[in-house]
Amino acid sequence: MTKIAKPPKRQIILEEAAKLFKDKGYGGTSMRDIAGQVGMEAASMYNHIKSKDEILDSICFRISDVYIAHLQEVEQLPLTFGEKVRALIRLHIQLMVEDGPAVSVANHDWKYLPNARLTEFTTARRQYEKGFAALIAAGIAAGEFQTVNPTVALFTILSAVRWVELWFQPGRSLSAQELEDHIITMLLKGLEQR
Amino acid sequence: MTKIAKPPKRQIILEEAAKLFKDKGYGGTSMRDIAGQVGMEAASMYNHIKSKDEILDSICFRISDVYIAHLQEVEQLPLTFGEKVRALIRLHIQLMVEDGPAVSVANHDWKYLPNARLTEFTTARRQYEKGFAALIAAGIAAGEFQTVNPTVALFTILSAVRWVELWFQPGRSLSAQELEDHIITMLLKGLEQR
DNA sequence: TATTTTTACTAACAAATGTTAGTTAGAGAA
DNA sequence: TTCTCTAACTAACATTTGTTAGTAAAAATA
Repeated sequence: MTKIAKPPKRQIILEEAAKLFKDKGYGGTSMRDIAGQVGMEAASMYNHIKSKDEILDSICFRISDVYIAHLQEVEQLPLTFGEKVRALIRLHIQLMVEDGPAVSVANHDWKYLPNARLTEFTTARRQYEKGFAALIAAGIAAGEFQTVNPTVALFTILSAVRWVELWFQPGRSLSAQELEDHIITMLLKGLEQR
Repeated sequence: MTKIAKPPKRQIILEEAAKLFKDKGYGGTSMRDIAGQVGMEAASMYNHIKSKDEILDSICFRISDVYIAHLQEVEQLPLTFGEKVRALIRLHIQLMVEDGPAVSVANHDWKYLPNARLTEFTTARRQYEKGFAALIAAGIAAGEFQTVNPTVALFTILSAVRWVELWFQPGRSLSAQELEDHIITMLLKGLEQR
């Protein structure tokens, strides 16, 4: 008999918590809410997690680790800067589509991390932003991009992909692939006719 | 003696509440937090407001009313579609810069509105989005814009301006005017060299 | 002036919060 | 079997929550 290892309880708790945090916010979600979704009493969850804070911590840093890894990978590929930026945009959208609730939590609820970890998180994020902005600046220097303010370009891009979570429902008129293509067109070619 | 009418207490409460909601979220902000910022006991605020819900309601609908009014105004101006879209983007950024905390609350905490008002709010927002998307679609039909998916274009734009709150600090290297110009360039011309 | 209204206060409320203590049923190892 | 560990439970805890009642000072109105 082949065993299908079902995910350990801890992971189920983290997943359900992410969904609830996304919908109701960290402060708006109680341990009893999460427990109800998992099918367990609130107190029982403490056999699997240390605290509510730790749930948030786990979700946020798992996502931020993925982002950092993505960036480092893309930086080392032999691509033009345009291609590198495209690759990063695609990774953002893919992660959002595959791991929506967790990404959403990492984007919105990170600020409720306890103090020490909060600075660690913002440091990681700034590092990511710095690396991404450097790619844009290099692309400008290489003549691939227009001479825009790299910071503005960076945040326009990050913002545009970040909000996919709000209005993308899988299986609706647009596929994830088409969504990617359209967003990339919009960001790299612009709205106006050339 | 000239009297400088200082704002009534209700308005002060709404402003301080908006700042706190922005920083700590609706659920994360207690009535006592707000009262502390205003310089008053929590119970005393009930002479000026009806409930915590009503504070959120006031903030959210004041902002959504402004957006709707903006749109209707721009729709009736004799401008090209490109100019209309530019005008709306500018209005978004200006409102964000002038009324940051309230805009932020209307963007993030609207989901905590009590049920009846929540549907009213989302209806208003959908109406705004529909009108904005129609301008984009008309611009495409008129040959002013590239043939992009209007919905994707709309949300890319809304997202890009929405996140100004996160990283724009007045008096930093970029002025509000420059910020506007750069974002509009990015969205209408695109990042890549033509 | 006298009277009414506004606005602040303290005290208290019931409900909800995150979390701990103590217990018990079941699974795996000895 | 016997022992140990895991993971669930119920009960309870100290706080914190939004809000109301009752009251007193101050301001506005007559």
